[in-house]
Amino acid sequence: MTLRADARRNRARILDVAEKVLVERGTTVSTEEIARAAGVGIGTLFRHFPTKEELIQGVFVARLHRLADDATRAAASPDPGAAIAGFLREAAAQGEVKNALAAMLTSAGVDLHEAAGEAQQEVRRALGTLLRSAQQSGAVRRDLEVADLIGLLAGTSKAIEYAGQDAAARERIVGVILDGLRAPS
Amino acid sequence: MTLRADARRNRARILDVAEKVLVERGTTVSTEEIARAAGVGIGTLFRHFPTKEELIQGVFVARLHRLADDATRAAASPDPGAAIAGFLREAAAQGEVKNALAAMLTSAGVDLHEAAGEAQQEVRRALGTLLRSAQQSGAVRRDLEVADLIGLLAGTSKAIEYAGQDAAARERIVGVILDGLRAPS
Amino acid sequence: MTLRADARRNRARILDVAEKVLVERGTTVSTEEIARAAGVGIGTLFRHFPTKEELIQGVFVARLHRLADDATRAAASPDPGAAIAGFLREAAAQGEVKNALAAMLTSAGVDLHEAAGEAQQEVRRALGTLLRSAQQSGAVRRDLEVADLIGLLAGTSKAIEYAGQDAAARERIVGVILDGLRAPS
Amino acid sequence: MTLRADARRNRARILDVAEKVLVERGTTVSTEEIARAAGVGIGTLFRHFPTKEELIQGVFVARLHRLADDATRAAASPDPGAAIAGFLREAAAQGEVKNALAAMLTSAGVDLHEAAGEAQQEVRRALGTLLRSAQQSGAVRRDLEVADLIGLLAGTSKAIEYAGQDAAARERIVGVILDGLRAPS
DNA sequence: CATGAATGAGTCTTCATTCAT
DNA sequence: AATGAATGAAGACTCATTCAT
Repeated sequence: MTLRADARRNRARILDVAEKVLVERGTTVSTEEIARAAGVGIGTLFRHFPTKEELIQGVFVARLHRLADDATRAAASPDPGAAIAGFLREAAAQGEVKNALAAMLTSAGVDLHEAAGEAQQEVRRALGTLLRSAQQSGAVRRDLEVADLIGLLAGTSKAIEYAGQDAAARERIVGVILDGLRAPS
Repeated sequence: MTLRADARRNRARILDVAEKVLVERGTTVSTEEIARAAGVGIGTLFRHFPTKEELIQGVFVARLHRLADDATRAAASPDPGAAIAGFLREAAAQGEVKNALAAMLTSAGVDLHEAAGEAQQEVRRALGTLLRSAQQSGAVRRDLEVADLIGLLAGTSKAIEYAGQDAAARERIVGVILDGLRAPS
Repeated sequence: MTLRADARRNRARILDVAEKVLVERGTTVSTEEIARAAGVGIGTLFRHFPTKEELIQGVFVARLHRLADDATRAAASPDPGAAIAGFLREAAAQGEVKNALAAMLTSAGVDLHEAAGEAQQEVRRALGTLLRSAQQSGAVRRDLEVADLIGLLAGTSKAIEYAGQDAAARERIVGVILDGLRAPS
Repeated sequence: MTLRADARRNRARILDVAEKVLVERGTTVSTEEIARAAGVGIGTLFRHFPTKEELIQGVFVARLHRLADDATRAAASPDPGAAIAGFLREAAAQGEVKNALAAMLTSAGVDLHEAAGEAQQEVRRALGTLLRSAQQSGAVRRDLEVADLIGLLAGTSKAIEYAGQDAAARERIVGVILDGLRAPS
């Protein structure tokens, strides 16, 4: 039992550290470096994630879960318009990181839809709810679908990468997207 | 001189093929594979690009040049509003590829500003002209800056990746951006 | 701990075999060949010596240590004259090999003083002791310094290379040096 | 004819430059670098010396010829004792370089006796004459043979390498050898 | 004859993965 | 369960040599 707890804690630490290291240095970091940063031997890392790819997927799935949580919370808001705006801003802010991960994964040849599976569905469901209430409140045009929203979220993250630390620029970009989301085509 | 011509042709072919292969399979493809695809020995590849990184930069710079050309052409259009829309659509369409490249480069640790240099400026200048005339014609809100436009272009490309082959979805996404770009009602 | 012992044994074996192979075939032998001769995978070789140069330095330093030991033993002899003669003969005999190593290292662009460091000092100290007692016993002229002795040792090794297996020639050469070392009549 | 002259001049220049470059940087310099230093294309270099090894041999043979000339001149001196001393000093002085070449050759796996052939014999003959007259004049002990002298020359060069720029040390070393050469065993 | 572009075998080195302890 | 030494396939890059111009 005690061992189990240790192991679980190890797994969690590896995931945390791996996310940080992978985002900072790209998918090309060696597993050994990740293990070192996590303070475990490579043997241990490979016991928890039998493959480098599985480790990366693990990191990505954890991130998706957090994203789904955020979306669920936003969907529960009484003002879906403000909620979607806030969510967009927040997601965009942290998106720089998630984006890096997605890019890594794609460039690593990992099939996202395969890998994400369940977590992907979670996100989709939560965002679906959010989208529908925003549309009913008139804050978002009716013809948009969940997939579009997801794409636009990713796109916004990407766009914001170019703004760097310039807060005004970030606002302008988010503003463009929000305006676009509202106006009926 | 004739040899020089041959060499130039070789260089061009390597660049072409490298772009295709790099986009298809990511920066992790071996130089050998690129050489094979280009129909030259690795020696030849390395004679033209002494480093894998230089090859990738070469590919990227070539792409930037093409992008700058497109932007310049768009900027010359009599209807800047339509031009920017068309340009956005086209760039978005091919952007999937350019995007992949940019992602590759970032994840490869290449400093884009360093690498692109002159080509980067070319793009910026051309897009600047396009943006200004679009703003004067009232098709684009006045507060946007070139950097914002670049970011939004990249973002649109990214967003469109999620639409896949669904033409309607692509249109919806481009529609959102175009509406957002217009002056805020 | 046991693994550590295994690793240490591996390192020692690599060092031993590398010396043999390097002397026999020059610094240009591939690391792979050395690994094969040592019966380990290249990975193992590079784990112990992260660079070919470090491997060569390791071999050289080991040799210096042995040389220092020999010199120390000779310095302890009651008859320093005979000791220096014997030491000269012995060093000359094995010198063929040490010489090859030194040549290799120089031609490999390794800075001996840098690389050898401590081991170099060891040798110098031991030879210094040997030289001084030989001078006090009148077996060696007083104006010689340690550096001269080292040079003459290396020179003798080199000279003996030309004698090949001819024992008489070897003796003649050693004789010339020994006579020259004696106080000038 | 004019072309022939050009070619001969080219060959000479390549040999000269190659000697300098090879001594400075070791046998591992690329042929291309030698060609560049000589101001010719690699094609030209390979036309004159169809193999890197042949180029190195060429350089070495040229050096042997110069050595043989020196020896012949020394042998013609009226005072063979002084002559051999002077010759030893001079050879030792320039020997640092010749030595480097010999080391290079050995480490390059070139069979000196094979390669040098005729030039080697020339040197041997000239040194033989020098040695015999020195022995007749009583300046050198009678039991020494030409091979021993050659070995001692090489050894002296080597020994002097360790003296570096220290002129006094150089003299001490040459002194030791000269004394050793004289004393009857 | 000179040139330099092309070639590909060979080198050093890294890294995911396994396994004995 | 954790550890880290061992492994070898694979990758980037070099360089002697050839050959078309």
